[in-house]
Amino acid sequence: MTHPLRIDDEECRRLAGVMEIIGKRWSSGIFLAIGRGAERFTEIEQRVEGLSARMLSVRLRELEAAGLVARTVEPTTPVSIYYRLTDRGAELLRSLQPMAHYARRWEPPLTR
Amino acid sequence: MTHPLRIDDEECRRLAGVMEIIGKRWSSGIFLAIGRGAERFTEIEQRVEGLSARMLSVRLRELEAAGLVARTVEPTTPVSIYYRLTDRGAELLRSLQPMAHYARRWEPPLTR
DNA sequence: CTGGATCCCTATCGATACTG
DNA sequence: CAGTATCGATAGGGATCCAG
Repeated sequence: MTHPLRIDDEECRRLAGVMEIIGKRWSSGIFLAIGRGAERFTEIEQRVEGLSARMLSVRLRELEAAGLVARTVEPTTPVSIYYRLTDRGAELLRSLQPMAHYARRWEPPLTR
Repeated sequence: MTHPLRIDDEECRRLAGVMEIIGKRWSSGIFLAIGRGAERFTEIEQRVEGLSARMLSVRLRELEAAGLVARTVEPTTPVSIYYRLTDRGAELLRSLQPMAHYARRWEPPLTR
């Protein structure tokens, strides 16, 4: 070993990888909303303040592609579409809880 | 209550606020690096693969403005500059650990 | 209801060059 | 060593309209 406080570059890269997905604007809010029970497109849209349908659509596809969210089509008339977390997504949600908790105490950012 | 799984809009907003800071490109890597002991500008730059001096400079100012990182000037010749986490930053780092751990097991994203 | 397609402006970022 | 200034390319994102 070189020294006791070694930086794990691999971990940095991987964290950055996860961040590139849920760190994008709206992503964490959408992810949290789904994780907390919002299943329908409109429901999620209303839940996250300021979110437009377009961005919700874009982000949902990204979250799907990342394997964090699953899209289910119910053959009703008209069809109903449901979003929910995958196992992988649920795992991420759990690892995100401490941050969400930390965020609760986040005082009005010092600047701006 | 409406239902057991209530969405906390305030929490969503606050998490989004924190994410807007450390979710940006390079931010989490830089933040992790400092949290793990990288103190000097050049040290951080080398630690985070692909990071340019310009982006490091920009991100450091953002992290400083957010009160997560402190910049210290040692009156040596020439002056030495050190970056380290504030208490607030250290707290965030702790809340980030589960995600960093989750990220370690993040398999090559399923798509693309 | 659940989005996709377009337009268009803005923010972001990498590369490069330069300074105290 | 520790940054800043500038520039051009590109990605992000809001508004709007349209469709299955």
